[in-house]
Amino acid sequence: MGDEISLAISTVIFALRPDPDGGSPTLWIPLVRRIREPFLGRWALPGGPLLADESLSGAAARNLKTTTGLEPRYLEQLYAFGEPDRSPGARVVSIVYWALVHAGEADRVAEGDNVRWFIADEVPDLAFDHSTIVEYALWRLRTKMEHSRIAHALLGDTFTLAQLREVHEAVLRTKLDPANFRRQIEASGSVVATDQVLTGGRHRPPRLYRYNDAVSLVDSSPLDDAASSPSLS
Amino acid sequence: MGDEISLAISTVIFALRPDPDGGSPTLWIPLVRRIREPFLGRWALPGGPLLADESLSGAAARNLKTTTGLEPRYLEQLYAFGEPDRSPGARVVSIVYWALVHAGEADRVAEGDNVRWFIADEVPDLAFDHSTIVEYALWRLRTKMEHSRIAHALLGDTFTLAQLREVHEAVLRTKLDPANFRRQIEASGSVVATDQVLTGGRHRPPRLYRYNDAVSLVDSSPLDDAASSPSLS
DNA sequence: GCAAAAGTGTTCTCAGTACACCCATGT
DNA sequence: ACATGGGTGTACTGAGAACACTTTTGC
Repeated sequence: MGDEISLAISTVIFALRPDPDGGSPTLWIPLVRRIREPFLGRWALPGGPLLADESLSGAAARNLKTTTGLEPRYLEQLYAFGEPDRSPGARVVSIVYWALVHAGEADRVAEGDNVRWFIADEVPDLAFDHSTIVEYALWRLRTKMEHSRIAHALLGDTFTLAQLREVHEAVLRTKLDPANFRRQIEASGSVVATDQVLTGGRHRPPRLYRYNDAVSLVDSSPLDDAASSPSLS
Repeated sequence: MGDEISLAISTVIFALRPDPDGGSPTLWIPLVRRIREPFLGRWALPGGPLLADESLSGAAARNLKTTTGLEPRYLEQLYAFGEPDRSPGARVVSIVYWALVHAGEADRVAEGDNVRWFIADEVPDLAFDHSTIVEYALWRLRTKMEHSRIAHALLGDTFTLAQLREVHEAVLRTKLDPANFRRQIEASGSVVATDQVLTGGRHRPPRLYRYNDAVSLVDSSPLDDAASSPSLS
């Protein structure tokens, strides 16, 4: 059989969590510590092998669950990385997925010595080429956010338009005009108003909204099933 | 080691060739005939194994060259396909690339019993899940053509704006307003006028244009090197 | 009442579209 | 001359950006 080429599945997971400096919410990703060589002790993307009877996205979801406990709301293939020298002493091709989890789900991660959240734009030097992969995943997330409705995957079931706007602002790192943002979202039909409002702030209570399931989260492609929610249990 | 999962690299190649019904140019793709089981005799995408010391895109380029003789001007990763049942009796994960070749290059394919060009929208039932893959590649090409400059990769070194417009029309299957198309292309700065014109038509001779190398073909991503021309010998 | 954020209205600009019209060549 | 596509001018439309303004709550 000659040289062995092995296959691995990894995932970049994004969640929106409060900024430590008390600012607006920020993008975070969970990383796991390597517990064997190479790169023993370095932080890396969660991942693992592909089993014989599971699909690629199935392997991504299973590895995510076992390493971090997360079951993402959105899961999509990112890219296959396979440079010959990306793993010292072995030839590994990694098929990388990226995922979005909402704030409530993110808190289920049991942080410890070997699992920790990092601010997405401030990850340390990672094992293998994982720093490059995170950078690329960030680029894809930001690009896709600009002309898609995936922002909802980072929120809970109901939310105010200000919260939805904060998601966009955190991901795109810009300020958005509240008035124009409202009109664009309403025109897209991707949300529906509930009859509830959110009280408690010291100002006029904003209306709560809900996803409109009739509108798909992404610009549909022929591979829709691979790009949709893997488990909505 | 348990069940063996093998890895293959395949490529969907697009070229613009004259329509057999004498109409405007059309999108074609070359396919190769399977010479072993499974799917013996069926048409399939050109592809092959990944060797130990080559990159993924390198493997795609090499397989392309040996099976069809083509050296594409544009080569980009499409998607990794890995459903457990996509290859009967084996577990194969295929990392699929897509490529664009210009008309002159396309003629270098030695057609025969085992290699033939097909109109991209009229391929027969292919081996494995390759029909799905072709459909997805077509979707990606059309989507990318809408907000990118990759059309140039399907043409020769110099071309008229009408020829460039025909590329867009063939790919997107629409008619475009010549006046507006001209202005958009000129505004994008992706082409530069030469001092030559193309005589021979029974009308005013159109000016010839050339690519503007200063403008990248695609919306640049952090993985630019993987998305750019693999060999421009 | 006042601060603060929710929510509405209005104007401006720019890209895309439609289409009328002139230009230069072969026959 | 005239047919044919090359090439220019111009008006219309819709989406987004900027920003003034009104509304409704907590304090």
